[in-house]
Amino acid sequence: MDEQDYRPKATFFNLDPAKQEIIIRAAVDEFARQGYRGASLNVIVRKAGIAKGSLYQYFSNKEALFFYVFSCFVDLVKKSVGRTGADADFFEQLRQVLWAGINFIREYPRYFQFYVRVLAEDDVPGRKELLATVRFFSHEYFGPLCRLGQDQCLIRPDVTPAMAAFMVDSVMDRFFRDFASRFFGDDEDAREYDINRLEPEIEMIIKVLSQGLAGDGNRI
Amino acid sequence: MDEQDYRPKATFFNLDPAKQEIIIRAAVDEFARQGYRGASLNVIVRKAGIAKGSLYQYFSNKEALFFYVFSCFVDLVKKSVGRTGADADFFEQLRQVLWAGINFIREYPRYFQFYVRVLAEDDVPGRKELLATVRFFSHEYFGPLCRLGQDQCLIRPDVTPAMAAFMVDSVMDRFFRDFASRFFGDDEDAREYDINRLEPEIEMIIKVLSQGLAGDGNRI
DNA sequence: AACGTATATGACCAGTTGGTCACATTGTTT
DNA sequence: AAACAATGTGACCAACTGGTCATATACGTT
Repeated sequence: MDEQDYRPKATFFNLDPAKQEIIIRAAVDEFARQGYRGASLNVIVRKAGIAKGSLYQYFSNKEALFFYVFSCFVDLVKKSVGRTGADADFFEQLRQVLWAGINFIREYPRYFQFYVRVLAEDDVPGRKELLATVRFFSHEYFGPLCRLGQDQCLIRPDVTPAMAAFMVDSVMDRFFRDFASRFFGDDEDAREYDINRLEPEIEMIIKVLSQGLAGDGNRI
Repeated sequence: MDEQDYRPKATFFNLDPAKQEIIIRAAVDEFARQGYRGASLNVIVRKAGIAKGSLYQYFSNKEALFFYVFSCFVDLVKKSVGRTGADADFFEQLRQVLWAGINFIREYPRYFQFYVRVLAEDDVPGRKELLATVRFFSHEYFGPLCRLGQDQCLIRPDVTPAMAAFMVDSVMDRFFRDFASRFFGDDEDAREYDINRLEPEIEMIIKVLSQGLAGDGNRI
């Protein structure tokens, strides 16, 4: 009885897909700008051009809308990162993931802002589950990846996979945030950032990471 | 006329210092948990055990209270990091800053949470100025520090100081966040984390960073 | 005791929030 | 055309927000 259903109602999926997207775009935009608590359903329905009552025909409450937006984000991430080849070596995979992240942010800046904003809040509903979902990256993806690096003798044995994953993850995380902040008004002094400067930066990051993680002569 | 005064009113400083601290503690706690927008003045006055009207005798509005809490945070940081010696070499200074951060979080976990939470919001008043204040670390502190590293030939010349600072800053930032999250309910699966495991972790971080940033034979 | 000033107080305000609901509109089947 | 279900709608609700203000209390000075 009181166990709620957090999926959208059937009414939502009966909608014209274009209208579905208008609503989700409005929601992700508002959640990205204001966070979960700060996001206003009144603003969302105004942005989407629908009545408040209609929104409640599609989602049973704010949480359900939020969870659906998050699931859309996860789908997009999976779609984006799934294209990276899994057969390359450790640092080549790292390069591909870095570029995949950059492309994701350029394609879906609001979704990335949504992700950053929402995971920074600690009173967001189901935060633990959301974090666990996201750490598919850090633990499920980078963990094995770093073990691969060790098998390939690109990471010296006294660096634990957890430590390697930590280093890679923290640098990537910050790199993405810095890059994303240029899409919004955050860093006005670096707005006219040249996209061409990205490649040497990425190469330098990989170089520093590889040399830091590698054993004696294994620099790349 | 309409330029406001964001300092506390004189009434606040006339208060018994113990009472001042009770109020600030309540405020930093609420801001840390809920963010700027989400923080409720009603909750703060209830936590502090004062009347709502009283709060407005001390601060002209929510912003003024927030700015004062932030200034308290900055003072504490300065006091904490000021104790690190500036005469040691690059990686020794790094080690000292890491420990200073850990000690700060152990001493003032709520202040650290406040800092993390508030800088993640992009609609916090005076965000640009706050960010600039905080980047005293990243730019004013780590920039020269990394140049020092290069002068000492601990960082090879093709790694720009900005890149070195970026690596150091991103790893430190993540390290602190991970550590801090154990003070709160975030990471229940790692709550009983052993403080003794910190030292090898820190040494490993420095080792990886130094080898990544160093030239050919300059490993430490 | 009487006065004057500084502080303490909570009822009160307009504005917003997430959420509801009686009703209007639409579309399909008879 | 009539009946029926599905969908759209915005006025409305209690609960909150940051902020105000008349008034009560405390306290030092005469």
